[in-house]
Amino acid sequence: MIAKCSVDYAGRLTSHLPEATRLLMLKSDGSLLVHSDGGSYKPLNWMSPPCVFETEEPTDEQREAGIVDVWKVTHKKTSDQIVVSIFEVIHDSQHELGIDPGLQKDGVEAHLQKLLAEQIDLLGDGHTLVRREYMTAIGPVDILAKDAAGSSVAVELKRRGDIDGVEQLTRYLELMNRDPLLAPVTGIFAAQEIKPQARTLAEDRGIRCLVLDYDAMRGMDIADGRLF
Amino acid sequence: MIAKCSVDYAGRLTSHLPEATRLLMLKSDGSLLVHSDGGSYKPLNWMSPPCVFETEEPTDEQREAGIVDVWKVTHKKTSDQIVVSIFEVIHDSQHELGIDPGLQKDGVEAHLQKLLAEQIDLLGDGHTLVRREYMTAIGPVDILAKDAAGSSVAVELKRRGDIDGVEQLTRYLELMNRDPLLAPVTGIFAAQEIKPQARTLAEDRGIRCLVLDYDAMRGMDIADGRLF
DNA sequence: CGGTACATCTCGGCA
DNA sequence: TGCCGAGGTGTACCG
Repeated sequence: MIAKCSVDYAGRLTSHLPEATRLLMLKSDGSLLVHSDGGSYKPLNWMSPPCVFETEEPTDEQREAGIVDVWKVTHKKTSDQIVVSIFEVIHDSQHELGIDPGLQKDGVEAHLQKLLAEQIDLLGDGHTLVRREYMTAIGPVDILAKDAAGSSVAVELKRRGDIDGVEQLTRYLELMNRDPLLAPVTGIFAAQEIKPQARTLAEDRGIRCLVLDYDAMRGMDIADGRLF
Repeated sequence: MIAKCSVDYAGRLTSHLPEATRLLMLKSDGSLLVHSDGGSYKPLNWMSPPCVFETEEPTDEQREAGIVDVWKVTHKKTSDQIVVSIFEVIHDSQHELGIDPGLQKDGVEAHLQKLLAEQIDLLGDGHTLVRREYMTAIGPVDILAKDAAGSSVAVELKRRGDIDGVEQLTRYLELMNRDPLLAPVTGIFAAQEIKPQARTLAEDRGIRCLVLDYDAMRGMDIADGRLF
């Protein structure tokens, strides 16, 4: 629906949208999206499922203000509520879409991790894989390996190497180096792209940075597949 | 537009949506959203502005497969691309919405910070406010205060206290304790809710944790307003 | 414009 | 179910 409306939300925060023309999308699960003609994919206001959709008759006061319809959408669990006051309906249509077959993805961190585990010598000559998703008390290290000398190497993998990833790896290293069976553990911060600030922080902490070429690694993977 | 379509995205990752009926929203800035009838506010696929929208004539091969139109949306900077192959148009309409007056919010971190600054004794008896958003070389500390003894206290404020917030405060404390005019600086990690892992990490580093009751603080604020 | 921190984040995975 | 990490995150703010 395209309609002139104002919107009030009360829940984790309260917000108000003054009267303007907007797109209202009501999905079959009762959820509601309020979009403006611009911005990105995030609606101005919304209610996520599971939620209940109700319409109300406008009060005399509301009718006097020009409101022809009131929508009330309430979340089933949190009881967050969104109220849409409709001043004028410009366009209205509804359609049966059916269930969606869903999205097929490729190229996420999981794939990068698999490729790096297969091509572990990218870490340096003589490196061997111990295991992927090596569990520690504070979470899994992406890859645990050993260098040519047999010392432990912890690898944190990101698509984009940011300062957060360095902090994460630092916490792992701190913990692992307290374990006499593992220590000394060195760190490698590997990503398709490493931000200068992240690189600086990492190197300052003695963590090696490694930039990965996803296309080349995938090419290697395909080539390997053909070799065997 | 409601249409039977398949969608291919190639950019930071590659993805494919098989043929199904979906809602296509094309905004005036050229951006595109592909929604299914369910899920939350996030589209199945999208292209954020700034981007260019083009239509293409289907090739003979595509026409044979039942494709009547091809949309190509390309990001102006990253050259990410989304291709929509349209098999059947079920509904099509367009509307001029005009610019949106925008959202008015209340109840976010900024408000919490204002309330805590006003009710600074929540940090403990005898605490006094130095200033909000105290600037350091690596960013602003949410609140800088002094305790009853006159020592500096840095407060990091979150709605939800997570491990990241503790890291953030730790970086600030490390820096500020190098400044002889400020040192010694102690830390308080304040949030409406503090995750157990974050609490453990904070207390391990000598950072005090403080759980805030937003409703009570707002109540105090209103009461104060009425008293004076 | 780049970097940082927040978000009614959403979403998926795994304990 | 809850917690935790990743995201094609988006968005505001500040340098």
